[in-house]
Amino acid sequence: MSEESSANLSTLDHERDTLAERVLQDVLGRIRTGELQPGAVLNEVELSRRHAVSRGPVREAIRRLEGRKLVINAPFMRARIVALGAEEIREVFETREALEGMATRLACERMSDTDLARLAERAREPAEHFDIHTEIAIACGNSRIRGLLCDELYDLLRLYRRQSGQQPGRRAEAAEEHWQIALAMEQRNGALAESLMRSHIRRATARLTHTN
Amino acid sequence: MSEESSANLSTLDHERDTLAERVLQDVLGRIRTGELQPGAVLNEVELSRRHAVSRGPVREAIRRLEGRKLVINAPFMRARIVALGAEEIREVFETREALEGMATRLACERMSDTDLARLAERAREPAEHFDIHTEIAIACGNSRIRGLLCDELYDLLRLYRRQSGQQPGRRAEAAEEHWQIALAMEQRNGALAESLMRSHIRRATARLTHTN
DNA sequence: GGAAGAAAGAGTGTCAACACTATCTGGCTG
DNA sequence: CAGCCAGATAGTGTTGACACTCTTTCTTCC
Repeated sequence: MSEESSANLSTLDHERDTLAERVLQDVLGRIRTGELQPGAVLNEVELSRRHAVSRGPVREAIRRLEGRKLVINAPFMRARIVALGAEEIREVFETREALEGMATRLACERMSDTDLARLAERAREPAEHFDIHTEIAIACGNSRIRGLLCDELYDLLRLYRRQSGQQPGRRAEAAEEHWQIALAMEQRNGALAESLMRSHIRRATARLTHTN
Repeated sequence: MSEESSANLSTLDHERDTLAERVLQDVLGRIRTGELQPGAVLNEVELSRRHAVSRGPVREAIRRLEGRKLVINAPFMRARIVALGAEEIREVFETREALEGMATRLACERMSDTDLARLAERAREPAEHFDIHTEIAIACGNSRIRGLLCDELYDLLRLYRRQSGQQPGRRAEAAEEHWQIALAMEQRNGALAESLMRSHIRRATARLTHTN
């Protein structure tokens, strides 16, 4: 009767061979590279020409992006990449604080000793593309939280990190905070790890709203 | 240039006069009344006949429901109302714990004295359709968290509350916990209120997984 | 010259038909 | 009789054309 968990909710399902999926991945990619900036218009006809495809699949792709809240679309208006105001960015950070805090606690309870040790090691000497936030989201053992963070919030944040680039001092400060979080996790102190992650994110928020 | 905040993310926008919207509201309503149970298939042709509409709008409505994670849909498979396994229900409750905890803290900081007093009063003598969780989600001042709770998680939970109905003793117990939460909020003790809300939800989770 | 209004242009919403895929049915084989 | 392989059927993916709405531009009037 009930078959094999079914729901994927996964982050990396590039393999649905449908035209709508191809268009979606293209637009997502162009959002991530910064080619499509906040407020950019998604013209259905232009997109369908670009992919040599009719407007049906294009519309489906846009609806899916709308579901991820990366695109905003009212009835006869043109669809646009979402453009967040200061208030809305604050909201994203508050949501992130709640979800990443929980993800940190869950990962702390569920990761294996060896995985935790490896995480701490990489947090101490961060490589080029190491991102502890993504690592924790993936390791938290909750596909819903992982999906919300990786498929909705992180893409949104990337849109704005580009333009309100990091202050020079903040980078080292953040690395230090990351290391403390990993340390608390390694010691299996979930409550502390969650608390550290939440204040870490709150500090980033303060930096962002301060500069404005 | 930048026009009036734009993004709504709102809970009650029934007023977009498009056919896809009408179909979406119908399916949503039938999910909420329980006419559509978990696992039920959404046949595009049947839905289009039902609304005297072509399949285009029906497909759009289904994509939007997919975005809310109320419907699951793989390429040539039929779309179905999502059917959560025990693991996935646990994930929903963990997500809810994170988001409602934060919502409680934010509402505690942002609600007016009079609104807090009224909330506490209604929590002490709960009326028929009073739901403190919804009230807090609406009052938290974060439209993203409110949307995640009201538009995604609560609909999902309603699907399952029906079949795994409440134990008799739990109802009074929950009311007591609700009242304590409202009390902490009235005293502007955000950390306590958040903590109480989180353990309140964790207790509900324990009840759910115990009975299974 | 500037503002209100009408007509043209661009863009989205909807439709019905066609193409492709999964599922069901029935017959065959072992 | 169970299992498997075709053909038939139901259902989804895609398309191009038409209908409706918003935007822009041009005209008109003050």
